[in-house]
Amino acid sequence: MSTESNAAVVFAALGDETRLALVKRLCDSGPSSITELTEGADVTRQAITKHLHVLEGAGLVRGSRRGRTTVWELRPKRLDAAKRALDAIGRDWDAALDRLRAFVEEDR
Amino acid sequence: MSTESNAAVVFAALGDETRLALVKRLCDSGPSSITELTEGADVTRQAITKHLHVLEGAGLVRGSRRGRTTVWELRPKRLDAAKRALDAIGRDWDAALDRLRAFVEEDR
DNA sequence: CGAAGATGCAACCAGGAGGTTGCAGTCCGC
DNA sequence: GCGGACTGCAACCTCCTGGTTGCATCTTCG
Repeated sequence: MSTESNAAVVFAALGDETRLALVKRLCDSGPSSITELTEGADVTRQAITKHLHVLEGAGLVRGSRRGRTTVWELRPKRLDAAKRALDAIGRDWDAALDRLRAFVEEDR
Repeated sequence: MSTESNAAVVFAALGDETRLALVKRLCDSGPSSITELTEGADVTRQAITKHLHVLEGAGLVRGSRRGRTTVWELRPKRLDAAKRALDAIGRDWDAALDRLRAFVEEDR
């Protein structure tokens, strides 16, 4: 709960090809083990593990041990919060664009 | 045009407190010079310059020399493209959540 | 129990990111 | 023309990040 609420942390977590691919993979395939997630990736299992921990630090995924495997899955609430943060920024940008547009209109 | 279209690059560019603050600042204050953007920040002008270049590399801002100052501003088209990319990911997540929800419903 | 499967942990490494400092270059205004 | 204002460039430094390797740990199953 420390850094999870920070937008920059979420963006930073998504700002990596491998992690973005992991998120997409978890979207498509649902909860998966590390070895499953490693298959197809061009990096080591350990690298995948580290990336998962980064995503976990941003609150985007969560891993839970089940037997001898650890199953990783997306976190709905966190994902939604992140999406709303993105939308908020999008709205800010839109507002800025509107202001710029109005400024240009008025200027000519 | 090389790396600009990449979503990870955009996220990475936004995944830094200082740069996020710069974007917000450019939203609020509109086009600004480097010295203006440096005021209030707790880092050097050079650091700000570097961050601006990173944002520029992601296609989010653009700087143009005007007299002895360089004015930096947001790039509408790029901003919109980035927003659409974010929305797309949001939709993917929503779809995943729906699937998960359906799975849970069906499971009980 | 014993071996194979699936992870976790720790040490280590190269490279890049974020920051600073110093100095050169370009413009504006007096 | 000159000094000050505003940047650009480049060298450096430190720390974090992405990756790897080797080994220990814990489960499952025959």
